[in-house]
Amino acid sequence: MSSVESPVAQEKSEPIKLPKTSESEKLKRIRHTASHVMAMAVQRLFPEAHVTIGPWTENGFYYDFDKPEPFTEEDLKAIKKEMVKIIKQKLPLIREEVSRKEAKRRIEELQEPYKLEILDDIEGGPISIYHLGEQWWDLCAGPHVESTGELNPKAIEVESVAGAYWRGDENNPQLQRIYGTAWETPEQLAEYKRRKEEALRRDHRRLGKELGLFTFTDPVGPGLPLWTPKGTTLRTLLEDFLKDQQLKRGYSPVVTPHIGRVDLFKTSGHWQNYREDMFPLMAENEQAAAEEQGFVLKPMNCPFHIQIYKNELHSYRDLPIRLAEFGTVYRYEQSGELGGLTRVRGFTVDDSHLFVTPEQLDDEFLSVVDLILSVFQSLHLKNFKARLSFRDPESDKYIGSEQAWNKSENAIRRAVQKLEMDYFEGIGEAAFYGPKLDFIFQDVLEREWQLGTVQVDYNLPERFDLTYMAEDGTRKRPVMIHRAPFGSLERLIGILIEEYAGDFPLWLAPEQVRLLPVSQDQYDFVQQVANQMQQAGIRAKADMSGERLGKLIRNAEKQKVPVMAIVGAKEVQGNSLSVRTRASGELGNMDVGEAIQKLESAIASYEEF
RNA sequence: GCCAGCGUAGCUCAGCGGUAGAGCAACUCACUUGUAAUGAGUAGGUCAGGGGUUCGAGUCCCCUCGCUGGCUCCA
Repeated sequence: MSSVESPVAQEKSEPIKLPKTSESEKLKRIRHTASHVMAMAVQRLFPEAHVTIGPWTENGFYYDFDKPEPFTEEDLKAIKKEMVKIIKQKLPLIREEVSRKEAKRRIEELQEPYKLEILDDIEGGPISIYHLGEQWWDLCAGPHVESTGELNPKAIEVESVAGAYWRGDENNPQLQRIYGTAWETPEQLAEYKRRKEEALRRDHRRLGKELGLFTFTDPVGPGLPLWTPKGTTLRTLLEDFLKDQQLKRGYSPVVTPHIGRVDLFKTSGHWQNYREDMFPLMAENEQAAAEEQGFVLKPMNCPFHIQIYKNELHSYRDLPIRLAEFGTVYRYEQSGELGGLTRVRGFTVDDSHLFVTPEQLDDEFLSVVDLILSVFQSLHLKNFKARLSFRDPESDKYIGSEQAWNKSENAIRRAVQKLEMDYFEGIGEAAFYGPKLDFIFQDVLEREWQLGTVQVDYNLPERFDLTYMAEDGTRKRPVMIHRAPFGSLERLIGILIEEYAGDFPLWLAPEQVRLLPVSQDQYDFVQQVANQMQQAGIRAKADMSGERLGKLIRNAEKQKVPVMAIVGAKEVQGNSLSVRTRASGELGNMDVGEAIQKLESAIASYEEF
């Protein structure tokens, strides 16, 4: 075993704190300056490269360039070298304020079209520019460090290149973005790199493979996960868990097909507003294709649940009606967006649609949020943010009236204020039919993913002409709440794998107990105990691979089985087990009956053994 | 979809113009084992797919598919 893996070596060093840029004025200056030093280096090496923008990020910085030839790995190394030169020259950063006219004149002199655009966007004056020595300057609000010499070349890294559209608009030219990172000390940089590697170790794609939970194959297609027996066990457990919660809260289960007529989605507005995210139309013949008739794979479950609602007349006494389904949907995500389980083309939503009277809306909304939060708590998910996803008033991609949208958005606001939740607003993040309250999680690469969601919808009830009989004998319009605590099983499992680093809590572990015989003499006994445990509903397996005990333990540990029960001659003699857990090692001997009882109660109460 | 990188045995990877390799896993045999790897042997690959350059192509070029990072877009 190498010393790197030795836990002793790791414990020795004090954990180094890594501040986020937003929390450190000093890092803001360092990273902002580093990005400008990089831009200067790039223009020294590649005079044809145009500069654009170069902000800091939470862990580093980037700068976007317009350059005809792509940057290569060698280019990045050369850029880093050039940056070191600039740092060693200890160039002063001098702020200069000039008039808009003067700024324009100077930018035109340099022939930097993007800078000119930026200048046009800056409101008011005067315009600040920063000089790095006498050779190079950039339009910039600052702040910066005083001299490039304040940067530590050993605490800076030029990391990667990527394409990025000018101003984030895919209709604009694509620029080349160089990502880098910069820290106060080389130790911080080393720690940052160590953490990145550590994070990769819990990547759900890697662990999913190692633990045999799911797979993707070429013949099946991209973004279409195949669930193995172990992964399916995990899925089923999560489904059962939520079904149980929903049963207790008055939900009614439904099942709907994976495809439906395209007309259904024309009525809902999906075909008009969501078509590019849908798999193509299945037309039965050429005429049908010409008339745009046929079937589509469903990208959402709502229109189906609406049909079930419409199947009978409803009295106000029936409401709220809560139709729930683990509904598998298919969305034609752009190829470049697919990745692991967090973004796939076929996935199962723990979907429910609540049909409520306007008076019931607030209470129902709150009880949905309560369900979601309690689910997260049970799964020990703490690292999430709540986002109010509202429409972008500038955009025309939404259906329904201004009034309906305002009502929905206000309902969501009232709810989060009543719950005193921390939240932020995401403008332009709404669904096309209504605003949402979303719960956002991060993966190991710190990318953000939406899991749970609640949406208030006045639009689809209108489109499908949904009604109920009110107390006064008139037909009234219900309000719909779309909600999914998990979001999707696929994404949830992806995030869970990473949160737990593969160490699922006992109740969720696909394999809960592995029985390890010291020699073949104990095979009958371990098999019998395994059967006994299975009878008690415990997912137990006897390992009769014939390897030595050390190897059996190692294999069980690698598979992250929470409980190991070792059986030698002594144990057979005394009808006992030598229990060892993944978490705390050897627990000593225990009677078989006692062990089963303890396991059962730990599993039932979502606790560890 | 766009930009860039990468596809070699089930997994992790070496080989980078001259007869396809290693470790782990699998299988067989021996050992009958007490808390993170027993030993020996066997089998396993149209080097993602297709086309081209070459006397000769995992190796160089082109196309397609897939994966990864980023952009855009979303559970």
